[in-house]
Amino acid sequence: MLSKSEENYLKAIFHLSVKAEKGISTNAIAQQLDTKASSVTDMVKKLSEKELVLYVKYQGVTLTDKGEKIAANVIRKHRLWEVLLVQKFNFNWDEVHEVAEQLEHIHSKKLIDEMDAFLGFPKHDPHGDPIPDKDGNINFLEKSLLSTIDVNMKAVCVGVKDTSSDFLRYLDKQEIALGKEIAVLEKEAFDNSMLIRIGTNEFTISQQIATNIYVKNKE
Amino acid sequence: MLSKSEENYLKAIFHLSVKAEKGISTNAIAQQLDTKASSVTDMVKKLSEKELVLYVKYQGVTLTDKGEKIAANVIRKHRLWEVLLVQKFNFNWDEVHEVAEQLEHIHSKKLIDEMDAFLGFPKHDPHGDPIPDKDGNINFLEKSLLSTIDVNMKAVCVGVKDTSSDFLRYLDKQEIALGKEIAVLEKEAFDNSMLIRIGTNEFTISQQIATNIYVKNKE
DNA sequence: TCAAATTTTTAGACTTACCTAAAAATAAAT
DNA sequence: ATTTATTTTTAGGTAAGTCTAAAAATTTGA
Repeated sequence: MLSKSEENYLKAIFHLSVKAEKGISTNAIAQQLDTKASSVTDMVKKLSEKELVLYVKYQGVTLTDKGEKIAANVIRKHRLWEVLLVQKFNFNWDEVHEVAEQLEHIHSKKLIDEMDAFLGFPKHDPHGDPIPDKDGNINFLEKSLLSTIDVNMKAVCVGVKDTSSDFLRYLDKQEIALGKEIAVLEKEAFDNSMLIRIGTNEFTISQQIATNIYVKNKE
Repeated sequence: MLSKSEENYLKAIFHLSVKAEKGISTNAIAQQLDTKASSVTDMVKKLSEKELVLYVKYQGVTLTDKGEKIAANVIRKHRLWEVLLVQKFNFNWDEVHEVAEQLEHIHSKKLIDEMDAFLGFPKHDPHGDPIPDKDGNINFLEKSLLSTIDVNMKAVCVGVKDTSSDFLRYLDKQEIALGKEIAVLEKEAFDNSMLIRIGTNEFTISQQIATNIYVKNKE
């Protein structure tokens, strides 16, 4: 059974691997986990001995199949717990992360399977991120940033990039939520702000907002 | 915030204090936690510095009010999680302990308050043990061992002493459960076995069984 | 009561997961 | 192509929580 720390390293490497081609650098992992590069080197050696990562000195790390499966399972647990907290325990989507960080390390296969069923086998967490299945398969759906949508086009909100409380509470205030249709009415070339319509509400959002909302094109 | 280990020590001392008058001995704690006396001495010193226990060398420990409140809160969490597992997640009462041992160390006041409400503010866990309230008050209900009930008297099952899987599964098999009425029909002086009736079922139980079931007298 | 048995504490060591500071390797730039 | 800058690793150290073995205190009992 892996320690909480080992699981957190695998999870971090998993997340960093989504966008990266080559091996993940020691520094990148250190930044992700808010720790020092030397600590990462130590841990990566240990994970390598356990055959959870491939590690060549000075050349970064890659998850093995075994490591990837464990990482996906930790993420599965994290996201299922988030769904439980929001749907059954009245948590807001900006309150779930910290608790889910703890809950994701509870070891009980039965617990997570039963919870999955209890929640009706959800496919996404409250932020729109896909929940890996029992075997660690994850469904990366195609999504674009709202900022890339052309004027006069419509799109549906499917996720968020930034998950900070400040940002999520801003979205709540503007009534931007998963599944909502967003129409792009105007784009301002000067600062890349855009005028959008959600339902009957029309308002302007900054580029910073638009680059943190994931959408799926209509049709 | 206390570590998992510190919380476990406080919980162990709390449980041992229920029956003890004097301070709890180092050895008793070591046995309860399956560790060594020397480790207990170390930890007890630390808890003493934090003013969670009173400790005098060679004379055992006692919880302070602060320590007792924390211990009761850990037990509260443990028992609420047990209720959730049994009532919502299809766990049997012999399967909950190990997972609850992990879950009791999750830190989130909101989580436990919401869960309490979600479960309808239960007063007892699946084994009949009382759940402490938010302030750490615990309702020790008066209960007797089934073995002490006189012939021709009736009593209601309110708890179990032994919580091993073997014992709990035996109870399931015999359909002995919390809230069931048990009539004592005969007692055998030779081996202290008793003939009992539950519903329409009549059968004999050994003294060992009878001294591990808590009951409340009818009336 | 005072020696023997038991309990408890101390002393020193180990593991995990960190850290800092310095050395080594790699990458960038003139 | 070297020098410079950056990244990564090594070396050595710390804190929490555990252990074993030996010393000290307490309890038991003849």
